[in-house]
Amino acid sequence: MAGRKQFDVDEALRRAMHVFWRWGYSEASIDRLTEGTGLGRGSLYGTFGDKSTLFRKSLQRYAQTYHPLYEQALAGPHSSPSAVVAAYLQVTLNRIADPTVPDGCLLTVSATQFPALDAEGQATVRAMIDGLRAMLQQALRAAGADEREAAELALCTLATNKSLAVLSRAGFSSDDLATVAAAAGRTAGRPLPLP
Amino acid sequence: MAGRKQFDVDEALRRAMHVFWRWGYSEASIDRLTEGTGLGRGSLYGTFGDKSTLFRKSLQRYAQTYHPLYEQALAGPHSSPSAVVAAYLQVTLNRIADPTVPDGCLLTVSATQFPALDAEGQATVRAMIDGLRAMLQQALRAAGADEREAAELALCTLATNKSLAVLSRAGFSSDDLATVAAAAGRTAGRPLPLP
DNA sequence: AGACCATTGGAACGATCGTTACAAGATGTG
DNA sequence: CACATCTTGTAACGATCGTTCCAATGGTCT
Repeated sequence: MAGRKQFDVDEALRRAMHVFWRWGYSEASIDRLTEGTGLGRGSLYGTFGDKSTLFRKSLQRYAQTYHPLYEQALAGPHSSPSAVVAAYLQVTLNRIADPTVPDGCLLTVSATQFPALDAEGQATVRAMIDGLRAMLQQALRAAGADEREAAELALCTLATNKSLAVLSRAGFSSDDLATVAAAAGRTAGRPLPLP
Repeated sequence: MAGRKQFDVDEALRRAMHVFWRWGYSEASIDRLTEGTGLGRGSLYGTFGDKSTLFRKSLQRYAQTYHPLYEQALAGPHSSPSAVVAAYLQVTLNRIADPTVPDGCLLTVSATQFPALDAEGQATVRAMIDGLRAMLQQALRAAGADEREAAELALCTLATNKSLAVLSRAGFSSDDLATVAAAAGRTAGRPLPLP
C-alpha cells in the first residue's frame, strides 16, 4: 500500500482537468476521474476534496496552464489591434490542434453547463472568462485601439474563442476553425464606421 | 386515471425540449423531464420512448420551431451578404431575448456535450448544424456573394451564432450579445482582401 | 525496534440514475 | 352491461452516482 504519496499531485490534477474538459462536469463521474488519474477514491478525496472542489482546482490548473500563453501572445508589442486579435486566436487554435488534450475548451464546456454547476463553480468560470476579456481589452488599448474599439474587439474576440471551441466539439475540421479565426483577425483591424 | 390521453403530446414535447435545452442531455434526468412536462413516467415512456429517443424528438421539435424563422429571415430578397448575416443573427438574438425559453441554444448546448451523446444523438446534432450552414450559404449566394465568400461567411455566421449561445449561458448581458451580433453583421459585407 | 502517522484500496452507504412491470381506472365498442 | 383497449400512477429493478469509513500498509521519527 503506502506511507508517502505514490503519485505526482500536479500530474494527477492535470489528468483530472482533462476528464472535466472532455466529459463536462456532469459526465465526469468519480469513476472516470479515478480511472483518468490512476488514483483510488481515497487518494482523490484525501488530496483534492470533493468533486466540486476538484472541479474548481481543475479550472485553476487550466488557467495556470493557458493564461501564460495568452499573456505571452498578448504582450506584444503589436502593430495594430488586428495583430492582437490574431495572436490571441492563434493560441486558441494551437490548443485545439493539440492532440493530447480534449476537443474544445474547458471554459466553454463549463459555461454551457452553467445550470449544472454550483454557485462557486459558476463564479469561478465567470471570473476566468472576465479575466480573459480584461486581458484582451488591455492589450488592444496598448496596441492603439481607443476605449470603445478595445471593448468591442475584446468581446468579439472572446466570442470567436468560444465559437471555435463549440465548432471543435461538434467535429468541424481544423481548416474550418482556421477560417473562422482568420476572418476574425482580418476584419478586426479595419476602421469602424462611426455612428 | 385515464382511458384516452390526458395531455397534449406536442405541448409535452415542447416542454421536454426546454428541459434538455436548459439542463443539457446529462442533467436532464427522467425526474426533471416528468416534472417539466407534467407527465408520469409511464406516459413519458409510452408516448416518446426512452431518453435518447425523446432527446432526438426534442431536437426535431427545436428545428421545427426555429428553422422556419431562419428560413423566413433568409428568404430575402437581401441587398447584400451583410444584410443576410444581420437578418440571421437577429433571429438568434430574438430567440435568446425570449424570456420564456432557456438561455443559449439547444444545438450549442448539445454540441458541447458531444461525448455524452450516443451515436444517433451526435449525428442528429451534426446534421442540424450542417443544415443551418447550408441554408446560410445558399442565402448568401442569392444575395450576390461568390462561392468562396458565401462559404466563409456562412461558417463565420454560424460561429457567431454559437458564440452568442455560449455567452448567453455564461450570463453576458443582452447588450454584449447585441454588440457581438452587430459587429459580425457590420464586417460581413465589406470587400475581402484577396490573397 | 517500536510508536506514530499519512496513504492506500476496497467495502459500504444512501441517493439517484434510466428503465420496466403491473395493477387500477377510464374510454370505446359490442 | 360486459369486454377489450388504452392510459396512468406507483412500485420496483439493477446500475451508477458522490461520499464516507476503515483496516492494512509502509514510511518517518525517537
